[in-house]
Amino acid sequence: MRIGLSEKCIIFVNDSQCQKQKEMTNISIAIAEDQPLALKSILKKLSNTAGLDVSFTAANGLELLEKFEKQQTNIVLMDIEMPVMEGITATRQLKEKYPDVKVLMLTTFDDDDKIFNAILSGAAGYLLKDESADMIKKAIADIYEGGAAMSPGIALKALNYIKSTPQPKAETTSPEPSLLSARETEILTALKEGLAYKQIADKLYISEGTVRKHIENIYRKLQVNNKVSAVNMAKANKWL
Amino acid sequence: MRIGLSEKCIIFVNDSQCQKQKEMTNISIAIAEDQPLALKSILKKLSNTAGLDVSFTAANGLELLEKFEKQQTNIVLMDIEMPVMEGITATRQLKEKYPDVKVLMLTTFDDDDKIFNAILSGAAGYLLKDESADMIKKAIADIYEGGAAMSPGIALKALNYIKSTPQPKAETTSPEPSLLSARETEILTALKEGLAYKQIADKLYISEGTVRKHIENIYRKLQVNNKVSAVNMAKANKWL
DNA sequence: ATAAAAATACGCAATTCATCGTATTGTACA
DNA sequence: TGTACAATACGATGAATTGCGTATTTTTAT
Repeated sequence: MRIGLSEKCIIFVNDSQCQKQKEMTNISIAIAEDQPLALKSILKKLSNTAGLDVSFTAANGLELLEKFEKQQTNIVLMDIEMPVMEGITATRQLKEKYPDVKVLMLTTFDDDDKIFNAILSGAAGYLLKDESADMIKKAIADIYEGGAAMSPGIALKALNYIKSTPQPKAETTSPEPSLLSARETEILTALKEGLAYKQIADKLYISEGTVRKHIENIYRKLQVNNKVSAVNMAKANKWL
Repeated sequence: MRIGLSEKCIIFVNDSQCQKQKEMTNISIAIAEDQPLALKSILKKLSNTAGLDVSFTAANGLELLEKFEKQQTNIVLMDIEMPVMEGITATRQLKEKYPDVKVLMLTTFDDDDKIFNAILSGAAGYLLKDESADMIKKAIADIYEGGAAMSPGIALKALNYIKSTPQPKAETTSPEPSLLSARETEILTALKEGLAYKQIADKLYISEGTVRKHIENIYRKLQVNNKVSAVNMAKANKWL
């Protein structure tokens, strides 16, 4: 695959196609990665790429902070799992002192907690290490230009997080009459109590089948597929 | 599930490199776009691409919904700004009826409200129309495989949104040291998210059987017998 | 060093849940 | 006066959950 955004081509093309942009300075990169093999793999992916300069590497977060003092770079590729000082702490401290540096987290894990801590620490991107060389280069280009980059699976988690977050809609003029019908809200209220279908049926004097159908409709409307998620969604939207 | 890189190549390569995967079914695509020129541009970007089939196009959201009834597709590329029915409403209705369809918003605007409304409506991606053909194709492949895709600028907004969201970081050490062990609390936290046993097992790198046993122990300690009640009990006791 | 607790793991049986149908009745709205 | 929607109800089926038993390894505390 070839990534072909013309204005970015100096980053990806190492030959003749972009002569007129020769004067652009390279993007400088620092890498923090404790595992020699993984480091080698990253370096290989970035090698032979015009427009990118790997300034130095470090084997842990502390070492990176020290070296960065002496030689600052545009971008830092940061592993999360490192001895002495792991990547999230290092990122937080780095961004505190150098707010403009862009940090791209590069890790083998897509654990939710790590992702969100990385985001909170100020990382501009979060990629899985097994991304292709082109994807990593594009991510570097994107965050250098002020954007952000995420692996598809990470992006999905981010979207789901936003969806599940109670919206701080200050100007929410619409009371949003809760897609749900009155009966469905009753059912959901019962679900919230931890009741089973049969118990809800007895409580509302309807059949279990009807309870089931109502819950199907609730799931469809709320885009969920289990009780706990339905209750969460309803609570997030203040429908309960 | 993880789809190997090799299987993706048919999406990006339009010639000879992937003969052995000819039998893979194509990804079917529907496009909703009212401006003829923009539609033409998108079609051009997707043309000559093995693995992708544009099943039909529609000039507004309503038309898309109607056509989709007759011919369902894997992916829908959706413009936001359309007459009769705009893309976000159409997406919400489409996802309500067909929860599995993946919608990729493709628009010229990166207005915050539109982005977040698009996310809330269930879109799996949000790209600016001026993205390269390769980027669009990659986004289609990514969301087809269950991930999400965002233009770098959109991704940045998403990250900033998450950062600006009040984190439920309660480091107030519980005065009541919770009958539950640390591991059990982890399990319960996962339960709270609405995850199934299998998902929790994957997340914590343990077997489903172990998850089951932990949950049994939690139920016993909290004197409950289902997920919703367990979550309620834990919340009531401020253990989560 | 040893006992207790926690974490790991599996099997089996019964129950519950989730998803797909289909169908009838009443009500509201245009 | 239809048409849409809400509410009711049931069947089938496969997936997921729950309850109970057993058992090994690891960690923690005495």
